[in-house]
Amino acid sequence: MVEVRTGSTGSLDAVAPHELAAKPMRADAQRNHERILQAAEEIFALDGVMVPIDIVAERAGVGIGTLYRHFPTKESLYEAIVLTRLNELLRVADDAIDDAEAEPGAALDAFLREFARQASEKQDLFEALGQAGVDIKSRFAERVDELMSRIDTLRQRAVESGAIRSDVETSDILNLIMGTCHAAGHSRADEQGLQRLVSIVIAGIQPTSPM
Amino acid sequence: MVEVRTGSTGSLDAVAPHELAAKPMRADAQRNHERILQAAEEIFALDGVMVPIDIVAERAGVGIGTLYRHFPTKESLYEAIVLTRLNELLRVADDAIDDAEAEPGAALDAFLREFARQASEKQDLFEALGQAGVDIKSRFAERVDELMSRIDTLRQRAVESGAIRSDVETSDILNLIMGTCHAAGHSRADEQGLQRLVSIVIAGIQPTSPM
DNA sequence: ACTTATTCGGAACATCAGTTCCGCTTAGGA
DNA sequence: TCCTAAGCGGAACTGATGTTCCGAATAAGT
Repeated sequence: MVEVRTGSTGSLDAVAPHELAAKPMRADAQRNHERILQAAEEIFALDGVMVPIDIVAERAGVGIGTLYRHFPTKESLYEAIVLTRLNELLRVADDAIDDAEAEPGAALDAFLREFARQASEKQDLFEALGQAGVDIKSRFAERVDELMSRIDTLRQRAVESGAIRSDVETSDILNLIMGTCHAAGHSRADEQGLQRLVSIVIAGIQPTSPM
Repeated sequence: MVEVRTGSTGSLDAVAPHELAAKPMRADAQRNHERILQAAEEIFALDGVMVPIDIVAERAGVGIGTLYRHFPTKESLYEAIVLTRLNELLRVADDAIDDAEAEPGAALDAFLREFARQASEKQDLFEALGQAGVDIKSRFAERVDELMSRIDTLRQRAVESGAIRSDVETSDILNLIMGTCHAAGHSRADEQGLQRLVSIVIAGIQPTSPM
């Protein structure tokens, strides 16, 4: 018995789900799908993934049943949101890598700051990344690996140019930035406070300090 | 109608509860009280405060009812454990402050490393500190403030001796160390990896980097 | 306008964690 | 040894959250 899932093709179509479906969604369904995504984006960003699903439905102006029609599981909704965010980060990393003008140290610096800004702004993203290390089977693992490898590229270049020490691993950098976001999120730190912490981390990985 | 609570005097008696009670506890009760505390210490350290209370009871070899007789609330048990740990940290901080031999930079360095070790070893402690910034009404607030002021003393001395920059706030240091512990906890970092991260943070707050 | 496949909405169900209740057991004094 | 207040254990209750189900509502083709 094969279930034909009309509309959403599964749970990987974070973008324009109706445009590639065999049978186009009904107008109201399509509208609701978007509303749910937007509501989830806002709420997950602010409160993290722990928020009850009803809250999302309410904010989207939609019944719970409707939400579940579009996303068969809370996790599937979570995935849709976070994958979008990871893709955004990947784009930022790619831009940093492709920018031939920038010098390696500055490129890494700028990327890390943007990374920190996004991770601290989107609670959900932060949580996803924070647990990526543990939960290998996570649906995000692949994208996170891609992201890591981009960051590693930036790091290597920075090392070669002498901007940062060579004994610092990419995972160290990631951990420190993520940790910084965590701390900044839990105290009432603002954007400025966060960037100050990031500055300290960046200073910490530079070669100057004679140890 | 006044309820007379026999046995536990409330929920602040983290140490030797039976020794100051009006009527001494029955031998089995006293034994169970200690078992529960120890079980909670072990389990909270490993898995954090999210573990179901039944697990603690099971590990203590005690029924749920018994656990609740000794600690009227999950939170009260949590508090008992964390207060003990905070006191331990306070002692470490005091030792660092009182040690007239040590030079200020080294004293701060050593304390931060010990602090990181303990926070990353005891999941519960870490969680308590991590949220201390938010939850002002927390039962821990007072002790955390004390701890903060000790750390501030260490920091000031280090600044005066030129070991660290003067524009770094105590809360920055705390946030960075806590964040580091968080990250180290979520990846499979070992003690050594953690200390490497702490080293980076410490390097980051030193005055050397010309910025 | 009529029809029907699709979608909606939210009551109802399942699960899980914290807490209460109360009959049974037992330490420890008489 | 016997008695009883103190303590024990765990079934049952409470409330929160994820998920299912199905009758009502409706988009869109004829």
